[in-house]
Parts: sequence; structure tokens; C-alpha cells
Amino acid sequence: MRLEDVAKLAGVSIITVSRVINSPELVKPATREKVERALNELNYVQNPVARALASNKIGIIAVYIPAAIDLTNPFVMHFVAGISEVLSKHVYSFLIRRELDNEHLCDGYIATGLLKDEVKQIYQYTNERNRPLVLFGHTEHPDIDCIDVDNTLGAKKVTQLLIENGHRHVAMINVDEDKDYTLDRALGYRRALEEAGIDPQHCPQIIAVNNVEGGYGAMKRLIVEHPEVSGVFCATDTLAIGAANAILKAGKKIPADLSLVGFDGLGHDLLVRPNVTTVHQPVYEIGMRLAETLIARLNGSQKRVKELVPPDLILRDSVARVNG
Amino acid sequence: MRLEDVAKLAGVSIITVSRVINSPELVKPATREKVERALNELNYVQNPVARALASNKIGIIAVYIPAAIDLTNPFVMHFVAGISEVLSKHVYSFLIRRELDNEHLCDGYIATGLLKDEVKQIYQYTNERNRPLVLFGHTEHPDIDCIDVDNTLGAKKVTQLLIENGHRHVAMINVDEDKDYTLDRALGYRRALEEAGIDPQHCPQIIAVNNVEGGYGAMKRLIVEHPEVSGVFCATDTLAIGAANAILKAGKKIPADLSLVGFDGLGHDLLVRPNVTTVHQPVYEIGMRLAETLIARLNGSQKRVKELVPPDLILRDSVARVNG
DNA sequence: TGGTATAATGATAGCGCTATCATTTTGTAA
DNA sequence: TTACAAAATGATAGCGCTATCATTATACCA
Repeated sequence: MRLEDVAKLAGVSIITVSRVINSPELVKPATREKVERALNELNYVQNPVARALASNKIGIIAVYIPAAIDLTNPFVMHFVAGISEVLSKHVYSFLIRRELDNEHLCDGYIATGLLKDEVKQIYQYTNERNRPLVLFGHTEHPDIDCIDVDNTLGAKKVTQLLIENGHRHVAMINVDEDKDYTLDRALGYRRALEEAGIDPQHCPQIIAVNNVEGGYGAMKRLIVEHPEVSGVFCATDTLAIGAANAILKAGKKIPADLSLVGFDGLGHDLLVRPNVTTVHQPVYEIGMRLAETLIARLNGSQKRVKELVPPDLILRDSVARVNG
Repeated sequence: MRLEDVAKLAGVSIITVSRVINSPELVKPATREKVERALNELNYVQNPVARALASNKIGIIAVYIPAAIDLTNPFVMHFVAGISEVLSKHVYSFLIRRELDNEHLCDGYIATGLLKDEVKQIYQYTNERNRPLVLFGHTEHPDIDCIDVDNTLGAKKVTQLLIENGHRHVAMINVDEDKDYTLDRALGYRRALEEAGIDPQHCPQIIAVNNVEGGYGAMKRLIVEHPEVSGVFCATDTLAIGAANAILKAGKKIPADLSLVGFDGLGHDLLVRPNVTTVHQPVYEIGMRLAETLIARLNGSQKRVKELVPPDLILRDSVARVNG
């Protein structure tokens, strides 16, 4: 079933059929009708591969999520859902790529979850293929469109919340990964301390694997080794869930005995008690913005996009005044 | 950058270059080396669209998830992750489609989350495009490869668990949706009751919207209207979380005052206390099996696949003996 | 009625690759 | 050396569509 078959039946040339499909306004109504009848009769279905080859447009965006990243992670899911919403409006499909192999059946790339080394790699990869690239994070790279959460600001805000509630002995449980957000959140934490005149040296920072067990173990250690600490900032909500379990297990109350804050805000609130005060990362929105940015590029935009999205505090039930 | 450029540089024909890329064993080592040098020097990158057009193979599987289904649902993402694992081994990419429009840039289709009406629609759609289709669920359709959880069996098992623990007054909170799994779980529930000699008429079944709030409201009603009930089966874990909240809010204990069981088993266990006994749906594995089935079809298999995967009970802390 | 502008349609050459068949080269045995 | 088979390479025709330019039909005005 090709344009040719339809053309033959309708008694026109194939290009006229193509026009009826792609720009019907260019075809005289009488002819158009004739062609449409033929299209219907033959139940014509276009071959998008052939169109892609001829027009150099495929209608697919590749979302690159390295194989090391767990797809079922809510962070990833919300990100992908945001992308999906925007792309479907623009008649783009998207595919999820887990590695950078020879294929590149797409018009452009969105990437997330990259380690620093991987940024150079995908930059080269997309350049070789002459396709635009937009990134979640890594805003330090001048030649790539990037959008990120302002991790430093978020960490600072939430640490300040602890301080404002009278906590002078605070601690941070951070993630054991070579990613910017780790450093940025640690930086925000330190800045909040310094601005409040608290010596960061006196405020422990524990490194843990980013899962519930990691948070649990770190908090357990913290309770034993630093009994003076009254407020804890966990670099992720996942860590915070583990930490909360450890606190309760130790027979302490949240927030009466220990105040706890997290970072992510991806819906755990419905599931955990007490609800942990946290920083909401607008991941869904960032997915949307990145998709919009990429589409703008595909439509010819030359504007370099660099955005730092300020996160919001979500105040819940896990912070109390010291001795209050 | 085309095969032609490489061929010119290497002093061979384009087809020889194509062979070096696709079936190097057919090329004499000396020639192969010459071509490989040229490939490297020019940094050749293949155009997969052209290859797809010429070979009628694209290397993409479309996963159709209707736009009505929330992508951030863990059910969906585990399913997708299972598909992803298998496909990446077979050098296929996959793309997520949210609606059935004119595009069909793929070798075959995997679909989930379909309403009954939508099954016919996608069946016709894929037939017109001459592409194989495999489905999660809807095993009643004789002409489609389908794999499903045995929902009836799972619901029966978990209801029996309540009965075995002495609960004679049980209730079910079911989902308000026109899907098979709804009916099947209700059926399993009823069968378990009947086999135990309990009249289903005396065991309430409440319909709720499938979210935490829905479960909460339904449970609240149940406590007021049916105080005799001592064991509740929720058709989804999401409902069970809401139900658990309602029970605790009412000042009752789980499982001392009320036993509670769910259905899904998708990792909420880490987040909710007490952990709810549930039925584990092997969604990830079903994603894998569907992907394998589709690939078998693409490789020429003619075997109709119909599988009902038996789910497992996950025994946790939310069921106790009556008056025990 | 003729001439010109404009609308409508058509012919044809790719897009970059693979499949098919044809040709050339190489290897082996008589 | 010759003959023949097998291995290696090449020429060419698509795959089904769109872009580009050429041609033909129609409209409009003087």
C-alpha cells in the first residue's frame, strides 16, 4: 500500500496524494475529495520511515537515562511524565535509551542522571549526529542547554528552617555519589550554618548509600556518636525515610526529640508518618521545560537556555522548636 | 557523511562498506581493515532511518500506554522497566506512545492499561499496519498474544488467608473501573467465601476511586456501617494504604482490631507501617515475558501465547487471628 | 479575445541504505 | 597451464516518501 496505489485509483499523481495528506489547503477541493475517497477505500497508512528519510524529520525524541539509573525511581517517573505531556502536544513520541550505541533514530536528545564524565560523552555523541541536546542538571557546561533545580538554595532554605527553630546542633546525611546535587546540597547546608554563625566543623556530615537502609544505618550511627544533635537534614527523602525509621526504633519521637528534614518531595508524604518536612523538586516541570526547550531548538531557536529552578519548602510535621 | 564518502576514501564500493558494518565476516581481512580505517578517519555514523527503509526493520518496539494512565504509577514503571531489560539485550529501543495516531515507527506493539473497547481498536490499528501485538491482560481475546496475572487466584488466596485466620465477617473494597482485574478480583473473593461456606451476600463490597483518599473514605464508611467486619480485602495496595490510615485514625489497631490485606505488592512495604499483607503482581516479569513474546513473533514464531501468571502472597504484619 | 498572473498539478531526483544478482578475483586440482 | 568452484566484490534497483522545479489549467483584466 503506497502513495502510488492511491494515486492510481484516484487518477492523480503521487505528489498530489502526498499534498492531500500533508497540506490539503494546496489542493483543489474537487481533487482533494477524489483523493480522500481513494485513501479511505484503500485504507491507506503512511510509512513514517520513508517520510523520515525524505524529510529528515522523525518525530521522536530520545530520553537518555543511563542503564545504572533505576527506571522505577519516582524521580525518573515524574521527569518522564513531564516530558511526555509536552511532547504529546507537539506530536512527538519519545523513546527511552539506556545506552549510547549506534542507533540514533530521533530528532533530539533529553538526558538525565548523568555523571560528570558522561556529559562529555553524550555531548560528543549528539554532536556527531548533529542533533540538539538538553540536560537536566550540569548547568556548568556552557555549550549545552541545561535546566536544574537550585539544590544549593533548597538545602540552604531547609537547613535555615532547622536553625530558625533553635537547632544549633544539626547534622547532614548525604549521598555517596559523584553528582553535582550532592555537592550543591552540602554547600547550601554549610552556607546556612555559616550565615548563622555556626561552625560547620562542629556539625557532622555522614555519607550513606541512597536508599532506605542507608538512611537507617546513618541515623543509627548519628544517634550513638552525636547525641547532642537535635536536627537532621537528609539529602534525599529516601534517606529521610530510613532515618525516620531509625529514630522511631531508638525509642525517640519526631519531632519532639529530633527534628528531621528531607529533600525531593516526590509524593512519599502520603505514605510516611510522621510526614517529613522537605524540599520539593519540580521534576515534572523540569521535564516539561526541557521538552519545550528541545522543541524550540528543533524549530530553529538559537537561544542558549540555562535555568535554575528554585525549589519550594514543603512544611510538614517533622520539625519542632528545640525544647519546645 | 554517507557510505559513499567512506567507499571513496577506502577505494571500494559502497556495498563493501555496508558489509564491513553489517557482516564483516564476508569481507577479506585486508579489505576490511582498509574500510575500517576509512570509517574511523571520517568518523562515520550510520543513518538508521535509511537502513530501516531499505531493510524494513527499525529496531523499535512501541509500548502503548493510553494517555489516561498515569505514567508515574509504579505499576506502569515496573512494567516498562521489565520490557526495557529484555529489549536492550536484543538491541531494540522502545518508545512510549500515549495515543494511536498516524505514526507507527516501530516493529511491533506492547500494550497495557486498556479498557475493553480499546482492545479492538489497537487490534485493528496494528493489523492495518501489519505489526505484531502483545497485551498485558485481556486474555479472553483469542487472536492476540496475552499475558496476565491470575487475578482471580490471587484474590482467592488472600481472602482465604483471612478466613483461615478465623475471619467470618470480611469485606472487600474494590476499584470503580471497567477493567477485567476488578471483576476477577471480586470473583476470587466471592469464590473463597463460597468455598468456606460463607454467604457472600453478608460480606459487603464497597466501590471506591483507586487512590489513597478513595481507600480512606471507603474504610471510614465500612467501620461505621459494618462494625462486625474484622477482615478487609482491598483490591489494590493504594486503597489499602488509605484504608490503613482510616483504621488508625478511628483509633483502632492493625491487625489487633482489624486485619487488612491488599493486592499489588509494588514496594510500598518499605514505606507503610504496619506493613500490609498483599498479593504480589509480577509486573516486571510480565513486562519481560511480553517483550520476549513479541521478539519471538518478530523472528517468525507462529505460536499463540496465552499465559496466566500466578501471583504470590506476601505475608506481612497486617493479619491476625480473630480474638487472637 | 489575448495576455498575464496565479493556482493546481505533475515529473523527477534524491534521502542513505540493503537486497539481489552479476562480475571479478582467488584457490585448488588435474 | 587450464578448468572450475568458491570467495570476494561490485552494479544497480529499489524501499516509499518529500523537495524542487517544470508544466498545465484557471482566473482575471484590458
